[in-house]
This record gives sequence, C-alpha cells and structure tokens, in this order.
Amino acid sequence: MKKYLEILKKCPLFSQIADENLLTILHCLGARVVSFDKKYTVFAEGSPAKHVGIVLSGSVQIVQIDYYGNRSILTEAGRGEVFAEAFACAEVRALPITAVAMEPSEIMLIDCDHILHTCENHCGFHQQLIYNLMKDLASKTIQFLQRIEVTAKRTTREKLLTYLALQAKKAESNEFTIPFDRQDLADYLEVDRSGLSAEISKLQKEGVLVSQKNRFTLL
Amino acid sequence: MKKYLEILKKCPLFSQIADENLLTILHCLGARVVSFDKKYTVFAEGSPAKHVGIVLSGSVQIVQIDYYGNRSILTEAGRGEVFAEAFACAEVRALPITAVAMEPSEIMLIDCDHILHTCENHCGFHQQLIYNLMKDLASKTIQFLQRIEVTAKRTTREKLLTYLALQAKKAESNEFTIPFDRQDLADYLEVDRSGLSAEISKLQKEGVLVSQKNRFTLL
DNA sequence: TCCGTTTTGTTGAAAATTCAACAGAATTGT
DNA sequence: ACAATTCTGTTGAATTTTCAACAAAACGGA
Repeated sequence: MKKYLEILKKCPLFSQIADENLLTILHCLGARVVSFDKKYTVFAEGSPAKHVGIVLSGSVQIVQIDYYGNRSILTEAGRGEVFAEAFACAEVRALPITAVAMEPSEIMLIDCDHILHTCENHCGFHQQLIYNLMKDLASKTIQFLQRIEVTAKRTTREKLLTYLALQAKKAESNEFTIPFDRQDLADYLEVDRSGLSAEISKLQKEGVLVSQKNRFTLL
Repeated sequence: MKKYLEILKKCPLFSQIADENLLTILHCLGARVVSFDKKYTVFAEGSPAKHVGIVLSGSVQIVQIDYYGNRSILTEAGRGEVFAEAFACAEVRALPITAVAMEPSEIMLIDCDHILHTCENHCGFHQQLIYNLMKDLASKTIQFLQRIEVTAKRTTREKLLTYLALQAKKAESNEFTIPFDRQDLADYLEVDRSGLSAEISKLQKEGVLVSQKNRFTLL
C-alpha cells in the first residue's frame, strides 16, 4: 500500500488525516487494490453497491446505458478521485450505473460499511471519514449541477460552448485538453456525434476556437 | 417551534434523533422559521450559500436561470424535505441556483456552520447530524441521476414517458399527480412547452395515457 | 358574477437534430 | 512496417424541436 500514499494524501476521502495514520486506516477499512485493463468494467450495472472506488492510476468513466443501448457519460474520475460513493452511502441495492476503466488503471476498493460503521478495533477515524464523505458528496452534487447546466442547453452549439467555457474556467486558461474523444464528448453532452463534429468544424471556420483532437483553444 | 415537531421528525436531517432532544438541538443550531408567499424567493442566485432550508409547509422549486433567461427546474422540495444543503456543505461562495416558494410556505433556515461545527454548548448531536447530512446528500445525488436519465433522452416523447414511468414507480400506482404545471414540466424536462402539450395530446389520442391537468394515468 | 390574468392546446413555418453511410486519418498491435 | 481497427469529419434526407401567434379554458380577485 505504501506506494499509493502520495496519491491517497490528495484524495478528498482522506483529507485531514495525518500521513502516519493512513496505512493503519487503510488496513482497518480492508482496502484492497485491483488493476483493470483499458475498457474493462470496474463496477457493473445491477451489481451490489457495496464498494467505494478510488482511482490510484488511470481513470474511469461512470456511464449509464438505457433500455435501447444509448450511452450517457455521467462523469469521469481521474487520479485521486472517489467514485460510486453515492450508491454505497445511500444503500441502494443495485448499481444503476457502470464504471469503466478508460486506460489501464489501479483502483482501490473499500467496503462502504467499513467507512460508515465503527470497526472492531474502534479506530477513531470514522467520524472524520464520514465528514470527508459528506464534503465529497456535496461537491459531487455541484458537479452534477454543472453537467445539468450544460445539457439543459437546447442546441449542440450551446452545449458545446457552455461545456468548453466551464473547462477553460477549470483550467484557468483558454487552452486546455478534455478527457473525452468525440464520441465520449457527444455522450456527455447528450448529442449526436456527427452533429458534434460538424459543429466543431463550423466553430473553427468561424474563428471561435481551435481544436486538435481533444485539445481546445478558445479565441 | 413545537408545532413543527411532527414534520421535523420526518425530516432526514433529524433521523435517529430522539423527539425529546429535537427542540434543544433546534435551539442549539439557531434554527428559525420564515414564511414566504407564493412565488417569493427563498434563496436568490448569487447570495451567500450559508443556510440549509427545510420545508415545513408548502413547497419550493430549485431553479437555474441561464444567461439568456431560460429557466431550468432542478428539483422540487415538498414538506419535510431539505434543500440547498449541497451548496452550504461544499462551502461555495455564491449560490448558483434560486429557490422559489410554489405556494405560501414556511421554511426553516439553519446556518450550515452550526451543523458542521461544534457549538459552544458542546451538544453531542453534531456527529449524527453530519451522518444524516451525508445520507441525505447521497440520496440527492441519486435523485439528480434520475433526472439526468430522463433529460438524456433525445425526444420530448421519450423524456415525458421516462419521467412518467419514474413517477408511477414512486407512487406505486399507474395513477398519480405530478408537482408541475405544463410550463414547469417543460422546464424540468428541458423541452418546449407547446411541443410538450402537443405530445401529451398525441399520447392521449393513442391511448397510452390519460391526463387531466397534473393528474396522469398510464394505460 | 364578472373581468382580467394565467394556463393550456393547436397550428404552421423555420431551425436543428438525428440517422445512416462513407472515406480519409489516426491509432494499435503484431 | 503493415494490416486491421478505431476515430473523425462530411453529407443529405428524414425526423423532431423550437418559435411565434392565437384562441379557448381555467383561475383568482373584486
């Protein structure tokens, strides 16, 4: 576990927890690390929502696939980020989403019960963990809100520009890369891929932005 | 405060808290009750996100209004429900949303700092409140996810049917009322109102459902 | 009850999206 | 370096949405 300490220290779930206690806590929580190849499923829809995931390396996408097979990308979690926590915390029976590794990834899995309920050793960190989980869930709610702000727009152009503006703000620069290829971006914005490609071309011709693959510059 | 106890006992923020302690806690939290007439603003976009709201009577809508004045309804909170907690918990400076009373409503306001941080009296309920807040935020995340599942659909018809199916499931009946008029429903589904009206008419003619105002029956 | 306001349903035209198909570019694995 | 696969941009047709305008219905207050 030692080699993961650096990244775990940046994980919101463990904020305010002294480095020297981290290993103990991980042991107490029964944390384990699993590796996934690119495109492999970390959590499958319908399976029990027991575990919280933490991205140690690589990245995962949280996707929802409807009755007709249409894919919707809900979020993307990179190094140090927690995912699937809401389902475990809310004690839903079956996961309504799927988590897929986007690259070869190492994922730390923690049984959420171990976080929420005191362990046999009565280690005193549960309160802090619950507080951290609460903070994390609050910021996830706000993330979803931003996504809704984007997808609430009615046209592909508006959705795209709203999304890119948010990314530029996040990167604090007019030049930034996004974690999506064209199909992914379309599935995140809830629009047609070919229409999205066309819109990006159009915006480039109009001189609004420059795009090379997943790197964008707003002009 | 006494007259609100019945409804507060059903509020997720106070679950697992003994009735006899509730009044003490409310006092410790500095809870106060404010009345709002129909259509009045409970929280305005841009104002500080300090308070958590609890609906004691009436109901509120959480709405987002974009640069062009397009309204998007994010959620609706009825009696006993908590709202705006995510912004206070995540310590965002300014509220990105507006909360509006839908009917004459009594709202309990609690400064979120008082929930998250121990008070002078060191009353021992903060841990339980934080735990409750965490549970509440987890279920709010899942609520948002369902909304995304609805609005991710590409056509008015699909959005409407997905929404109505969820409502039927929630009501455990094919007959149910929704908390929206036509314009509100359109602003929730992110579609055009007139198109929505047309689609409802069409579905009635096809014998898929019956609608009288905001009461629906799925056939 | 009457009047003014709000809500709802309808319509047709304009605009935008989706869909399917394809070809070139880029990437991956061997 | 090569072949196979995946990704991307383009196109045109069909579908759907949006927009604006209007009239009937429902509602609320005096």
